[in-house]
Amino acid sequence: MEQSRKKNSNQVVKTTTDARKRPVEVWMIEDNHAFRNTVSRLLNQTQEIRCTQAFPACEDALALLDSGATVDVLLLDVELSGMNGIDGLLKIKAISPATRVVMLTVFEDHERVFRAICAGASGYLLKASPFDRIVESVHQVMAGGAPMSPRVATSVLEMFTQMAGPKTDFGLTEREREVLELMKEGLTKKEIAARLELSFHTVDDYLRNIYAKLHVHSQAGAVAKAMKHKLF
Amino acid sequence: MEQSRKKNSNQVVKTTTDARKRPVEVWMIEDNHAFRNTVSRLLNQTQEIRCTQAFPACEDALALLDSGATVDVLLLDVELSGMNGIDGLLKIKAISPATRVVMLTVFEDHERVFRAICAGASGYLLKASPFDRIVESVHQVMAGGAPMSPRVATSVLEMFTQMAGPKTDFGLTEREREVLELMKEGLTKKEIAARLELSFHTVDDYLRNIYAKLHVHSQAGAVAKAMKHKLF
DNA sequence: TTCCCTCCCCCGTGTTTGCGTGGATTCACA
DNA sequence: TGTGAATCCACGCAAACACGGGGGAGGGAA
Repeated sequence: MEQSRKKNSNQVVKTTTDARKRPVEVWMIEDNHAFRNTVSRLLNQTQEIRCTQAFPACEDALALLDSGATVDVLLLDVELSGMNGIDGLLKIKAISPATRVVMLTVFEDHERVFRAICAGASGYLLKASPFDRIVESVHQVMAGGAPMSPRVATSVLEMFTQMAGPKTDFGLTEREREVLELMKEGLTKKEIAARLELSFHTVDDYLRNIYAKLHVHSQAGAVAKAMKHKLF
Repeated sequence: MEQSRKKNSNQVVKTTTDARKRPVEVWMIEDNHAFRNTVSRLLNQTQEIRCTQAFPACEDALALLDSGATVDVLLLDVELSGMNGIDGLLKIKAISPATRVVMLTVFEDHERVFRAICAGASGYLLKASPFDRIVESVHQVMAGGAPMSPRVATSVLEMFTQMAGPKTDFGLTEREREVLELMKEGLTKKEIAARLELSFHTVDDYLRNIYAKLHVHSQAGAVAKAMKHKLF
C-alpha cells in the first residue's frame, strides 16, 4: 500500500555518478538460507543490480573487504549468529565507509534501530517488507535516499522528540537561567556580574538559588545537571 | 513581507460528519494559493480523506483549534509569512498533541528539518514530491508511519551519525577522564581525591592538564565543554 | 492591610580553587 | 641512552568560592 512509486519519479532516480554505467554491486549478509537465496535471486533479476556475494555471516564479508574488495550496497541482517549486525556494521564502515549499508531485521526495536543508525546505517527495513521494497531500497540508497520501513521511520522521529523533549526547567527564573548560561561559558561570578551589569553579590545570590533548585553545591555540578536535563 | 497578514481563511468543504467509518479529516496551512487549492482538491477526490480547511496562515488554524476544533492530520508549510511553520507546529502540538502534522517545504534544510522533528512533526515532505505522494502521506501518518522525502530521511539519519559520531576526546588520558567524570557529579577536588584514593595534589594536577587540553580555566567550563562535545 | 514571592543588593568568614613551582617513578619508543 | 608521556606527590598564595547573616522594592493573593 505504500510503494506505488514509479521508477521515473524524478526525485528517486537522481543517480550518482558511479551508478550511471556499471550496475550496482550488492552483497548480502543473512543467516537464513532461504531468505538469502530468494532476495539475492530477485536482486539479480533486475538489470541494474548485481548481487555478487551472499554470506551467512559478517566475518566472511569482512575478510573479503579486508582483502581490498569493494561493494556499493550491503544488505545486512541484524540478528546474526556470530558477530551481530550492529557490530558488523561498525567494522564494515570502518573498512569501507563508502559502502551503503541497509539493515534488515525481523523486530523493530528502538534500541537497535538507534544503534544501527548511529553506526552509520543508510537504511533500515523490516524483513516483513515486500521483496520488491527490498530491491527498491537498493536503488534508493544509491540515489541518496534512506529506505526505512514506516514503523522504523516513526521510531526514528520519536527518538528525536524524546531526545529534545523533556525539558525540566527546575522552576528557574529568567535571570537565574541567564546566569547559568554564562556560567556554562566558564565565566567567574565577577565576570557574570559585569556581563549582566549586576553587583557581584547579586550574582552570588542567584547562584545560591540555582544551587538550591538544582540540589547542587558548585558551579560544576550546576552546569552538569543543567546540561544533562538540557535546559539550554 | 514578514508581518502584516490578512485573515482570509477560506473554507473548502464544510462537513461536520460523524459517520461510522469516518474519513480522515485534514487541514492545510499553505500560503501559496495555487498549491493550497490544488492539493486540497486532490485530497478531497479520494474517498477516505476530507480536507475541511485550507488556511493561508498558522494564526487562522490556531484560532480554530483554540475554539475546540480537532483534526486528524495537518499539512503545514514550513516557509510561511507571519508565524513560520516550525513555531506554528510547536503551538499546534501544544493545543492538540494528537494531531499528526506533516511538514511541507521547498528546501531541504538540515537545521529546519531538525527543529521540526524535535517539535513533533510526523512527516516531512518536499513540495517537489508528486502530488499523489502527498496524498499518500496522509494515509501513512494515520497508519503510524512517518512519510519523509528520501533526502529528508537521509538528512535525519545523518543527524544521528553526526550526533553520535564526532567524539573529540581532546587527547584526555584515562585518568583525566575519570577525574572529569567525578567533577561532573559536582564533587570537590578533595572528594575526588578520596574517591580515587589519590592525593589532593594529584587530582589538582589532573585538573590542570584537563584545563590545558580543553582550553578552559574552571571546573564549570570544563564540564560544559566536555558535555558539549559529549565525551561522556 | 498583611503575607509572600521574586528580584535586587550587601558583609564577613572560612574553604576551595587555580596556578606557579618543585619533585618522583614507570614504561614505551627511538 | 635519552626523551617523552602518563602517573603520582608536595608547598604556597592570591583569587574565587559557598554560605551564614543582613537589607529593600514591587507585585499579586488573601
